[in-house]
Amino acid sequence: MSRGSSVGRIRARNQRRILEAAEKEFDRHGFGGARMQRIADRAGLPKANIHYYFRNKLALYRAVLDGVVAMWNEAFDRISADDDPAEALAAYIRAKMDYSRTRPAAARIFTGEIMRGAPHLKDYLRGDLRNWFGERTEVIQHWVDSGRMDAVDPHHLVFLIWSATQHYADYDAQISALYGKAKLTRADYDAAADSLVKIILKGCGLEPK
Amino acid sequence: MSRGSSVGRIRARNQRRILEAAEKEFDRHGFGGARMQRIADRAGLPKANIHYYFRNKLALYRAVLDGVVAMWNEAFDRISADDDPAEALAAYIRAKMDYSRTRPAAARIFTGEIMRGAPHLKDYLRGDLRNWFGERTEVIQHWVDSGRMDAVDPHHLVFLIWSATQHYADYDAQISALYGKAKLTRADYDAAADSLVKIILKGCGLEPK
DNA sequence: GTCTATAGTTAGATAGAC
DNA sequence: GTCTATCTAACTATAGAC
Repeated sequence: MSRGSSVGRIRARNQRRILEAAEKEFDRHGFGGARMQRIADRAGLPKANIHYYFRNKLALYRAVLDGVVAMWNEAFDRISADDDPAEALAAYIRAKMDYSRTRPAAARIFTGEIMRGAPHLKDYLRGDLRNWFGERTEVIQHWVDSGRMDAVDPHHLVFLIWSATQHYADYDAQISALYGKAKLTRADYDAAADSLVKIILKGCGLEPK
Repeated sequence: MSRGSSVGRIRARNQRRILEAAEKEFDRHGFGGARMQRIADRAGLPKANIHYYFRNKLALYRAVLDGVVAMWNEAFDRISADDDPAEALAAYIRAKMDYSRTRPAAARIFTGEIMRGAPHLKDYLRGDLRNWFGERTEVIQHWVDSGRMDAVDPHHLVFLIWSATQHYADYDAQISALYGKAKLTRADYDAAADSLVKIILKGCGLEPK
């Protein structure tokens, strides 16, 4: 083997730096507005190196998107039929809000891709996500049918949770402007999550947890 | 006067065509990904004419954005203290949902601008929108204080309504993929609005209207 | 007011020395 | 594996005839 471990380490480190820089750039400017030069500058590497590690701009974008989707899938491993509805929904709302707080750039890149018609996420939406969506809305329907919560439409309930939590990442700039502060604090996000849990759970006929 | 009425009519018609084409293009590709040539093709005019009516790409984008903001302001003229809380909130939710259904491209352009940090909407956010936000959240607070609804945080309630309704425009592609249909119907939007009204009003301790 | 032709610039991508 | 220099394509913008 000609690849020593130190070489692999450099490769791993550079790839990570490039992906981090690319996430910021794609978040801030979108795919069309992103500049390979700025990504290189931010990563502290010459532009040609970006092309050494990633064939072209699209390949780099897809690599960033893969990371975002991996994060998304992680957040989805929740809500099972045995759970208490109020506890499960509250935990899911708080988990999604945590992503908006800790990974806002990744969350916005996902929204941006969907808004453009999801040209690079069609398979994901029709595959993994659709399976997850079908299974979890069935669980909610089961809760409804067994009288453990009000008869709300499970699909729209999931959309409500997704949109309300995602909003704090996507509309960060608007919320900050309305609050007259440069950045939201941890306490702001916690208060937002508390409000959402309170309204949504009660709206489904559940006791807040 | 050297400008006859027919000349003004051509100008108005061409500007309208360009703005319509530009809205579609900026929606689909974002500012950075938008191409003046495609806008010209869609408008049925030679590219040079686009530059005749709009100095440059940014000026065209801002003209599109102005139209979007005008639409937004219109939707804001609702909710006053004398209103019945349940009726006012339900009407506002349905009005916002109507915008997501009838002007999805405009709605997405607004989200896209906010997501990039709102570089061209800073004044609007800190001016008109902030005033509106302050006044209307005061109305909601008044409803809370007079015991007409539960003690929910008015700010987060407004964000919830904004995000939940906006979602059906921004995430149109995802929702369609999950439903396995190419396009949402009028009935889909009505069902979505009904679900939102039901959950949000009950979540605020109000009787559905 | 319209449109063809093109100028001027930028950015993605690569060749080739180290 | 790294980096400078450069190629090539694409795009915004404009000049100037009609």
